[in-house]
Amino acid sequence: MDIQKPTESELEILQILWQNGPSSVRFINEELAKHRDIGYTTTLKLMQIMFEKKLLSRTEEGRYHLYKAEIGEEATQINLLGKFVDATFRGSAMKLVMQALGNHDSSKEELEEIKRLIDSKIGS
Amino acid sequence: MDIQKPTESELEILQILWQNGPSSVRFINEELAKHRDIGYTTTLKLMQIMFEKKLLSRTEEGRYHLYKAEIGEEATQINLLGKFVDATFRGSAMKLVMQALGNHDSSKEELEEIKRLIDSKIGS
DNA sequence: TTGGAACTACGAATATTTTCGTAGTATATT
DNA sequence: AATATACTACGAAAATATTCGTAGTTCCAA
Repeated sequence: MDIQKPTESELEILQILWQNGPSSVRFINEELAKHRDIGYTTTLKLMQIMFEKKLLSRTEEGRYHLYKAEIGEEATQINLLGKFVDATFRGSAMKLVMQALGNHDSSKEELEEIKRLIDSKIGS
Repeated sequence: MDIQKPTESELEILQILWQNGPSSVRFINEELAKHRDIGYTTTLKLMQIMFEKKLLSRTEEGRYHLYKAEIGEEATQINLLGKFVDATFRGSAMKLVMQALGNHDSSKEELEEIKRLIDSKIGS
């Protein structure tokens, strides 16, 4: 059983759940609708499929369901990052890091933080 | 006309072209077949579709075609990286970098190189 | 207690991506 | 020239992902 990769739509839903904790379909749909056109039943169907796939669990709360992410944010990020590095940077995490640092602005504080992480890895 | 995101299969083909320069369908197919089962006509069809989408160009070389990547490796990486950071790390390139550094082994030399890049960005 | 609002379930339509069978054409071999 | 070989073109099947209509249920308000 290998870890199953969420689709793009599924990842959007997971992000909202990670951010807000267990939520109703209604709430997720409203969040998604902020960024794009999407019908309630579309969101519902996506979440039902994710439930079948065990990406989500749910509990009955009165007359509706509360859905909860069953996979962790960090574990998912690590999983997706690995695949992305392989597919896009032929496995070179270095190259990816250089690109990311080169093309996104980061604050001085953030950069210092990365330096500290690197130093702790180098050990010297 | 926004930049069009290659599918996973398309990215595999682009990688081979970036690595080896203009190639025949036969060659690409052999490279793909090293990693997974794939028929010649499947590869051909993918490349024909990519040609239609202008991801590839081609020239007649005798009785076969030579295909060439029409989008650059680095431009594509930057494009995909941006989308990936948004979708997976909610736009936080920092978080991605930290994850990448934390979960992939990098040599001391590579880490030093990143430090130099950071220093050049900090400026001080 | 009737009607509307807010849900869920289900199934199907649509879109996208991946796969490959078949046929046609050109080249090389015997 | 006939046959085998190596391509390309085309169209359609299969697999996957996305979208939504419709119907049924429960709850709440008038």
